[in-house]
Amino acid sequence: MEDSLTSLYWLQEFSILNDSGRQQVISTSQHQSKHFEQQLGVEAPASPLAGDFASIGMPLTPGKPRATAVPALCTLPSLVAHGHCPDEVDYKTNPHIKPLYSYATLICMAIQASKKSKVTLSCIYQWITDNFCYFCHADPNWQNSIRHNLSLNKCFIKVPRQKDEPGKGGFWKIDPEYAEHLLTGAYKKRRMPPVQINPTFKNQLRMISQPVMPAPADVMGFLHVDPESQQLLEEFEEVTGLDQNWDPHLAETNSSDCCSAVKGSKRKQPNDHWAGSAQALCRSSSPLLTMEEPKVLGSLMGNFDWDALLNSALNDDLSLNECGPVSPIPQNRNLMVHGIHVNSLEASVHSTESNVLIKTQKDRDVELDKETFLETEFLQCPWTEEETGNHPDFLSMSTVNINQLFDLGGSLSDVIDSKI
DNA sequence: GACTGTTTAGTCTCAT
DNA sequence: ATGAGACTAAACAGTC
Repeated sequence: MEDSLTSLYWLQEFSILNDSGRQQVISTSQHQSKHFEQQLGVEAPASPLAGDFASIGMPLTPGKPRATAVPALCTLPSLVAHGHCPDEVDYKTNPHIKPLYSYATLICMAIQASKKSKVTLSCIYQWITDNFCYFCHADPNWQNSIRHNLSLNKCFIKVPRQKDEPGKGGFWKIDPEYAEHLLTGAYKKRRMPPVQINPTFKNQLRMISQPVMPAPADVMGFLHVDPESQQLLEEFEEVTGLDQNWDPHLAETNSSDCCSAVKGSKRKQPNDHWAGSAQALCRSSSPLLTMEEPKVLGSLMGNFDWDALLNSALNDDLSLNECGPVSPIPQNRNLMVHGIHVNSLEASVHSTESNVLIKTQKDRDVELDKETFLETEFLQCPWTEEETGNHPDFLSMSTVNINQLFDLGGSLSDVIDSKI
């Protein structure tokens, strides 16, 4: 359990994405999120809903799961990779679907959402049951797993209750010191498997990229692909061998499992990797991605040095420049910053106002899947929020403000706008 | 007694 | 094949 933080892959989604395969989707959605809300009369999704933006790698603000299910991509037939997707699957109201988030992820979500730097075990329970209906009806043994995770996972530290504080048990928080271990390089993480994208989805992107949709098409703005993005998609396919990776047989044989209830099955079925991935795509919408989601999206987002990101997030005084060779970026690669496509050269912008620091390194020989990192306001909050009270709490927000989520400061925003 | 926290053991999946 | 990570289950002790 030395490096059990690997369960926190979901945080990766908040930060940098390097692959052009996603940039058009994300950048457009960011740009048009408000339009989307206006047209559909819904709020942007902030909860771990299934089959929404995250299904195609849409990074969302960390937020409390909400009951308002947004059809999002599932409104388009066969759009989501790996088969079909339910019209609406909502973790908050659907008691049959077990969240694919690891317990560690759930705990982190609960702590982050608490607006406090430390929370009690019961608060964690409460948040999980409040936001994941599955656990309301599930065997209470999941609480044992939560406790087990808290005790065993090094990224969680217990804060003993003061003597004069009434109540039972201590408090729990995420360990900022854990970042120190990440810097050592001993931290291991699982490699993301090759991405598999439904060719139907790819074709949809192609179709959407054509100017066949009138202005209201921007309601689904994240599906609008401009010519430049289309080219990037082509390049992406060349790199990933997208078509080769797609196995229609697997998709067909597992699509029926996409949204099947998992309640009652104590063990994952063997060879359910694909089904799990499909479930992740279909169900999960949170920015807090599951372990399965990166498997599907891995090639899209790349594997960057998550260690350094977390470390930088947990240590305000830690300069990313000091992180060593953790996030090399080929200079000719494009970056994703908060889901926004940024040229790598432009990405060298350092916005102190927004606490976003993007650093590129000149080492071109490193693996492409070790990309970059940055500090996010969200990641900086957990430890200081209680003291300062000035930082926005993304997790507690009931409504996603994608513009806020993607706020990179004026200078970078200008760059992004020009890109969009 | 219920809750909290720790520890151990076993299973499964996935990366190497 | 092997090790790591995640999960589940259980036992146990301490606290309220």
